[in-house]
Amino acid sequence: MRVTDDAGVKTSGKAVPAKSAAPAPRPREADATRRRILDAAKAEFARLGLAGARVDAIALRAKANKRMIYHYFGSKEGLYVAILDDAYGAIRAAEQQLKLDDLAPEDAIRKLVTFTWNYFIRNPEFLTLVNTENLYRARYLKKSTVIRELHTPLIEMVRSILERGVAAGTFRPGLDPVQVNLTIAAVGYHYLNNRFTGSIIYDRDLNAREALDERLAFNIETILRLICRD
Amino acid sequence: MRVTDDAGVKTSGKAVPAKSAAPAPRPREADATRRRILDAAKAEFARLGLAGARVDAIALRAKANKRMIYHYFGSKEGLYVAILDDAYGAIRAAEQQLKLDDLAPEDAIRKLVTFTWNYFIRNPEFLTLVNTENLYRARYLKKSTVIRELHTPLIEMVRSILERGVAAGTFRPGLDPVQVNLTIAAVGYHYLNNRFTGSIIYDRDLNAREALDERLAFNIETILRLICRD
DNA sequence: ATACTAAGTAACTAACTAGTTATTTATTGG
DNA sequence: CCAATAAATAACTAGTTAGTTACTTAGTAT
Repeated sequence: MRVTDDAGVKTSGKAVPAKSAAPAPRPREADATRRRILDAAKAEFARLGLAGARVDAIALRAKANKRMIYHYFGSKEGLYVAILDDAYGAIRAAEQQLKLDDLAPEDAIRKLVTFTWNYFIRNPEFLTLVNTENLYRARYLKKSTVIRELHTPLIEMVRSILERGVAAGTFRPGLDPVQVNLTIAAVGYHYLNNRFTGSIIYDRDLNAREALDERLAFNIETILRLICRD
Repeated sequence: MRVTDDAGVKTSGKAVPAKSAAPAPRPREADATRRRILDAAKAEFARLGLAGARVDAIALRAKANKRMIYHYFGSKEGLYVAILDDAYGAIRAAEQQLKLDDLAPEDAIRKLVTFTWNYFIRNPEFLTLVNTENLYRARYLKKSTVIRELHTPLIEMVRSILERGVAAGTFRPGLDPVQVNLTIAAVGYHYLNNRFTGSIIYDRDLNAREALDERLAFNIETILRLICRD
């Protein structure tokens, strides 16, 4: 960015036209444009689903020309797959930041349940994107080659915590890390995903701050009771 | 159906034209047509969401004229709200069939977890309809007056089971029936709703018969451990 | 019987929507 | 410095899509 700091003296003469009536200063930032399209698309797909999202609306929100979407992603579906890759990549990356091996097994579980919960709260688009993809029975995820490679180091993390807990005598032996991890996701996912209909059905504001805090505490309790020795 | 059994002798002369080249025998069955539209719409909305479903496709599937949809339901959204009412009404009705008071508290919980699980398996459209409605932040459910009245006698059922268990000394006191019920729904809903992406992510067929049976058993265990005294 | 109302049909339309075409403009390697 | 290439734009198009219009036909109350 600071390369032509001294107003293009060194490089070429035509740098910085500076004419106020010029047709339009058209900056060319391929990566930035691509990124803006991805961000806009994530928001639109998350808000309206694949069928409900509009390519024109994505272009408008991204402040990009619609043609650029087809240039970078080929089609609406190609863009959707890119968003999926991006969303799964982001959560896997966040999981890698967790340093659970340093913690006592019980604390590691508490931290993991809390992380999962907070991730869903801070990235609500993840929930609706996953829903959308399941509506299509994972048709698009199957196409993505990136995701299979990410697989789930998380499962190995959970396995490791469970083993340490069993060794320490605090956890029950024989628990399947996949079932445990699915349950950790479940108690957060279902509540947060269905909090809108839930608030009506149960006649209670499930979105209220206290309700959210209460649910996280309840979820931690649920998971610890599932895992810990009697 | 057997009213004009003797070929319209008694009633009016024009009954049963019987001409093979006649314009078309057009039966008029308002209720049946309405029902066919509802069934077709439920399937389409569940498969493709509100935005993805097509009014023409619903009419075709229902073997009804598209105009009839507007005649009975006013608009695509009106039809969607009718489907929502129908879907929630159906699950509430099924819940009423459960006779949990006859059972020992622990068995009542087992039966409830199993019922919830089986209902989701046998009525997968319920899951996607609820997802769709949460995508729209319950905008349409808020319009429905029917659903609020159904409220949830289920919560009272759960409260009653919990109280009996506490009295019997087998359950922990102080548990919130809403949290417990949400958790029962969560462990089934999340697994079944996300089994398509989950099968890829975890590289394991979550739809396989044994996987489903195993998960139900795990869920019962999770809920009992949450509720039972140590 | 007959007027009235509800059920049903076919063809139409205005607005929308994913994807394209044709063209211009900035950047970069030789 | 200039040809090749990549980024960007505006206007267009062919096919959909929710909703309508104008009309016919079957029951039903009087």
